[in-house]
Amino acid sequence: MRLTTKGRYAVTAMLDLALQEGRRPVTLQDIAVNQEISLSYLEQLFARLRRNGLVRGTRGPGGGYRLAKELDLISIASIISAVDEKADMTRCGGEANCQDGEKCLTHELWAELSEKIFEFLDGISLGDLVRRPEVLEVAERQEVVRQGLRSGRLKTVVVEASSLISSN
Amino acid sequence: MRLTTKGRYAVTAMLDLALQEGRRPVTLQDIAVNQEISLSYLEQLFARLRRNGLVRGTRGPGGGYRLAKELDLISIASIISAVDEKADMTRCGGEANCQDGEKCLTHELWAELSEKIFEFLDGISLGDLVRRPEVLEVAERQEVVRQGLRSGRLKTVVVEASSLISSN
DNA sequence: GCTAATCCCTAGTTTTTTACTTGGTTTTTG
DNA sequence: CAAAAACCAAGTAAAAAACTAGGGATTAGC
Repeated sequence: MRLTTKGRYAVTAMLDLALQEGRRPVTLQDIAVNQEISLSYLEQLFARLRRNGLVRGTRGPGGGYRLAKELDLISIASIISAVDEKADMTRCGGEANCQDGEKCLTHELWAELSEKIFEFLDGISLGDLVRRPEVLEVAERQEVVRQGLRSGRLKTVVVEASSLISSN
Repeated sequence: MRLTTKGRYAVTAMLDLALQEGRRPVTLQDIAVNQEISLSYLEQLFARLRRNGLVRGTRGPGGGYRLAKELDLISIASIISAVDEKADMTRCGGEANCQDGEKCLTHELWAELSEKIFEFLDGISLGDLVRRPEVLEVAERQEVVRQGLRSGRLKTVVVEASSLISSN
């Protein structure tokens, strides 16, 4: 799970779409002006979002992009991975051919952390962001996640937490 | 809060230090070999970690780096921001001069999300990662691994160790 | 005091990624 | 048919990541 300006472009663009839901589709031209980013670069990003089933485009005048799913079914993580899409991150791939034990151990720890970050961002949907008051609550729930990390029973707790988050 | 391979290098390197706490300082040479990264690049990363008060270096033979604070006082966020250190991320800085209301809104939403990510990573310390029950056991075995390295029965031990880690 | 190991700097270069440019084609509305 | 939009592809420019080369400055051990 990387997190760069590219991902930011994608997320803010998706937020743009989210804020217009129900009205007519948003053109890339509009977003390009909004984000001060080149149209063609946006097209490239949206090509990936489309291939990942996150947006739907309609051509012709009055056309543009719409979200392909409900607000709550689109997680921040899914947006970011859509535009990143390669990101090995751990050179040794995870359960690698690492010679040294030490090396393997740090890699493993990183992989776990990385997974936690993913789960965190996967637990936040566009809907959560657009309906702000709730976002604050989400932050509060993170306490639960942290405790989980310390006590070592992460997975369960995180899943618990993220279902809480997205379930309304 | 950006999150790139640079940050990963920093975090894994710090984990390396964390796993050796109490023993003699870790040399950058060691880490460079472990992470398969150039020594001089590591030096540059550590210069920033040092300037940010996260590590302390001692020169001369037998020298190396040690953590400058307790495990629990070093958050993942602090490590990542130390090596990134610039990262405006939002072009308009936050409470910007954005002309359009829409634009400002998405930027603000992003800023909020970004803040949440930071808080999440700020809530996780090196200690949290290292002191996970499984990790402790593995760390103890490191001695064994080193002996194994000399005696040639390395692979077995490593496999043992990593299955322990992932078994939860 | 010499030597080697280590941290510590600085100024580059190469490589990779990001972002943009250009120049299209296709679909659709009016 | 004309214009507005999505779609596509090949290349270029700019920025960031990662490395290289060359040196100090400290310090432990001989």
